[in-house]
Amino acid sequence: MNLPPLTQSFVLHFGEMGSRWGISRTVGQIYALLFLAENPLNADDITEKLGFSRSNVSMGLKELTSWRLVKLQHKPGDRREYFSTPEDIWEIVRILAEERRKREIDPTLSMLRQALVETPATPGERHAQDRMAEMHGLIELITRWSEDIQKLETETLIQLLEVGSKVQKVFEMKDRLKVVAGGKLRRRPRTEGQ
Amino acid sequence: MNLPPLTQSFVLHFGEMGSRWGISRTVGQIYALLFLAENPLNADDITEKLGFSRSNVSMGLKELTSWRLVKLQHKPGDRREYFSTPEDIWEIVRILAEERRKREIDPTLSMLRQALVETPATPGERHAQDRMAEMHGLIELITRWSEDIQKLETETLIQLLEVGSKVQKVFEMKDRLKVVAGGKLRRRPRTEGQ
DNA sequence: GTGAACTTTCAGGAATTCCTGAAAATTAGA
DNA sequence: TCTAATTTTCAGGAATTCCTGAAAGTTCAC
Repeated sequence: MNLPPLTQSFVLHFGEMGSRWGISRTVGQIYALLFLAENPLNADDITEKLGFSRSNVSMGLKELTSWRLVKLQHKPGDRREYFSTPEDIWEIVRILAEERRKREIDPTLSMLRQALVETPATPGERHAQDRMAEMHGLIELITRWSEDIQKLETETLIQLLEVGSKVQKVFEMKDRLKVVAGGKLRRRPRTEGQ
Repeated sequence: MNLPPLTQSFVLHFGEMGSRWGISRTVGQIYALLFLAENPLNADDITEKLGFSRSNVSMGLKELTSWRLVKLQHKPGDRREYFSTPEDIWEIVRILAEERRKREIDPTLSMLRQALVETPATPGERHAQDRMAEMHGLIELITRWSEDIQKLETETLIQLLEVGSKVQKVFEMKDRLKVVAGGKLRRRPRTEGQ
């Protein structure tokens, strides 16, 4: 491995993290390297810097591409393929959320839905089905929320996260408002506040 | 494997999911089984239902316990140990978030902080450090937010998720308010809205 | 259409992780 | 303290995943 020290510790760390998660250590390292790189890198650059085989790098890039975590580009007058990660780190979060939903959440939801339409044969199965219904509701709620807020502008999203649970106070207040300047808020049926 | 059909497909699914994530297939299955069970189960119950070795079950339960995902209890007049998952599914989400923070996020943040206090030797390292700073900021923001909202009552949390990005509208409105009934909102310096 | 530059595929060896059975350890009651 | 019930440990075989080198495939310039 042929890297400056700061880069190296980051790359090694994400290699380990990657393997705790679904991806292999080398794929994690490739991604980490690209994330830090000032300019797009080609497969040989990566091979040379990380010190594993060319074919492994090729497979790794293929996997990262399938996750849409790296994008491919070309330099004029150079036949080689160059890879980079999105500049905007929030874009990375969005992509990760989408891909994970597609690969893990959606299949889980459809398994649960399938189970929920079956007729339970015993009280035990009935209870199991109730638990699955709870889980289905929870996952749907979280995914809907996540899809919903992903549509916000990055700046708006950051603001929203920054206020965190305090936003709840504003929200509670909503129903107590008598006068609203601007009036952009659409009237909605009053929900039972906690 | 000796399970009613509904339970079985759930258990198998979570076995597979588990192995995509950091835990082994059998640990995933044990958890899934406990999640659906009407009553706490002992290790022999689990061995019999899932059909793998007693020692594997023991190790699996140990791992799940270390994640605080199952809890141990005793039945009067029975020496064996019984295991169950929390009734409240939101409690499970809270525990998972905490444990993952402890095991993955915190070490990552401290690696990043370490890197951020070093003096970069080259422009490349300088850029790498900037990227790490971005990542550090993002992770901190998300974890803070997550810790913050985890403190809410379950009911309140659900409400908040249900309104999703629409809460932003109320939030934007805040700065335009002239009259507030109740006046619970503390004045804060006006931030640049999106 | 040929050849050089570059990329991908894939069989199989290396490394890792998983799982088991046997044995050791723990626990509670007598 | 002894014994039987129960749980835990752990060495090593089984299964899986990872990684490599060699070969095949692709692409572009000429």
